Amino acid sequence: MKVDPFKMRKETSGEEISCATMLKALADETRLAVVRQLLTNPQHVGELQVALEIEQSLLSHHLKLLRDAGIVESERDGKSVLYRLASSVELRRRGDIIDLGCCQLSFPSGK
Amino acid sequence: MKVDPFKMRKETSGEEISCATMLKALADETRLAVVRQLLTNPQHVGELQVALEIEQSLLSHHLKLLRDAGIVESERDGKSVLYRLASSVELRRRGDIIDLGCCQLSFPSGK
DNA sequence: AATTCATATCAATATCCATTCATGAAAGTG
DNA sequence: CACTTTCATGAATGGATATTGATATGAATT
Repeated sequence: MKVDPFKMRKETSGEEISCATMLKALADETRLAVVRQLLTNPQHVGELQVALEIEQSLLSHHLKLLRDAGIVESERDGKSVLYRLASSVELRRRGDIIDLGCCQLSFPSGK
Repeated sequence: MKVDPFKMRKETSGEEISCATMLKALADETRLAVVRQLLTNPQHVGELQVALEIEQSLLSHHLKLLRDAGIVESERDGKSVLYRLASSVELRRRGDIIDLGCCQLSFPSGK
């Protein structure tokens, strides 16, 4: 699985993202579940789909929303696409706590 | 301004509030502004209205949402109603950082 | 280049949420 | 009590967001 940084899609470049926007992106059970998954390790869309048990199309929409909010990044990996926490988020991460700049989120279990 | 704790409205009692629910409550510029105001000190609805410059009715709706999410509490104070951060939130507070249990929010300025 | 696999996007619908307006309720005032 | 002040609530609206099914794209495989 080779990674070409120039192929990394970062929807963050340029636009300013408000705290409310990021919170809106996270304020959804499905998207929180995605972030919880990616907190463990980067995963392909297919893996996320199996874990979350939702329609492929729906997952894709949620992933785009998370990308646009600058919370996750994606990268093509052969036929698949690999998703991970955005580097800016990953950089400030401390264990199960992710730092969005405006706020930190911890993930006790499933609440 | 006397405070009778037994008259304190806590919409939190009983119901479980998920992280997504609390984040949804905060994922709005208006409601973030309310929380920022209450971070300074408890305030009456009228004061909040002046600060936020929005319709009384609209503010009331947002306040109810924040109450239901267990983020703020209200208490009648004569003709007015005084709002403050929920005690559970206030207890865990550290400066400009509020702790919702599932997550902490800091408020740099206006982002 | 045709086919298959994995994902994204489009179009349509359904559901939710913010806002406004009109009204109601609680407390103080004359 | 009638009236005012202060806030809450309900219904109605439009706009945003979620969900689905169908189709498009891009990469690998044959």
